[in-house]
Amino acid sequence: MRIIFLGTPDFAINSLDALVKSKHEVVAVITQPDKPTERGNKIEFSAIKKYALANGIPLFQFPKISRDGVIDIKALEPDLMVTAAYGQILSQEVLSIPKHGIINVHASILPKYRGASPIQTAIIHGDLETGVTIMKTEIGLDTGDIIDVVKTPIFENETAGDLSLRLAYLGAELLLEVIESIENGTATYTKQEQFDATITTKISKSDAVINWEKSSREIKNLILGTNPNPIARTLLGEELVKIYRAKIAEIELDEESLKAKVGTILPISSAKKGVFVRTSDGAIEILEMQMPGGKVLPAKQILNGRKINAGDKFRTVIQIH
RNA sequence: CGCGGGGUAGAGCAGUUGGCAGCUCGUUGGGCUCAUAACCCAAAGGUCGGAGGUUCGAGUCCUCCCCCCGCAA
Repeated sequence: MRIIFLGTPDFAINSLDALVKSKHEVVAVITQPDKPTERGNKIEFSAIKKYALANGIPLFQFPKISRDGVIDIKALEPDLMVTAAYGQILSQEVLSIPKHGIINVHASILPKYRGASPIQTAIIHGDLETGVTIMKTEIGLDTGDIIDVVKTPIFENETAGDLSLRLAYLGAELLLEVIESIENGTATYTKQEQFDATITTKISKSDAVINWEKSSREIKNLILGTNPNPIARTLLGEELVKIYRAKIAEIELDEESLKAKVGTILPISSAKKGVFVRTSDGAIEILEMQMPGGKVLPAKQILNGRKINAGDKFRTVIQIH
């Protein structure tokens, strides 16, 4: 089939790659316009754009696809269009162009976690299972009829980045099966149960501020779910400290530690043993963190430099700035 | 030329008003121990990001360049 692929970040790469290597013909790739990024005024291409350029696939970047893209898309005469974390809403006019319609690869078990941050939200909520759904793309936000789903467990110490890689791979496999079924006419379409639906929005930096009053598990989930973006954060004095990775501490709290207030770096913390922080119901061990101006480091290394010390206290704040 | 922080031993950091370059971890060797990622002793390991300048003397002061990080967009 003649397929147009619409996607932007890394998550979409596996799906695009699977299509390119399949018997189908990817006649064009559509991705979000380049955005200035980083600290300079450089522009960085999206993961999908880099792939398209490297593989010589025709590339389009429409500021607003429903307004700017219709003519070009029609001219390509696609049989099918596939979206995977594209980032723009499609109008009915666009939706009706391809013969077999448009399907979307979404990283959750729909109708749970529609929207922008299904992977992060699943981890932050402490879900034990998630998956990838492939469904019809409709006007509504991830509301289309479900064609197929693949499920997978969420591991105890898995970050959103880790999980995203796995889901991208599973999604790509499922995508090929679904396209096969569409081609054969064996695909089935199941309506989503509206009352089960939940919507996720983009996780902001203020969402990623750690509240040490919460349980070890909740804090660990926030840290893992916000890695690699936007990264859990807390304040030490006036300094912004980012925490990349942590686990529930496997230690017995002594009397002194039990008395410590939440957010306190426990006295047993050392460059050899690790960094332990008091929470409302125990402690978490910080595995990777980053001080202002510094690189991301194993937490033990931070104690070597003595920028933080056992006994220091992270602030529980509702919001930073 | 958006704003700011930073480059010192393998890693993380300190280095006061310019005056013999230090700390923690790691590494190596030895000791202790039933044993150990624990503890004790010792050793190795530096062109202080690069170039130029000021000075009797620069990690430290001045100029330019390179690289890393954070924040805003």
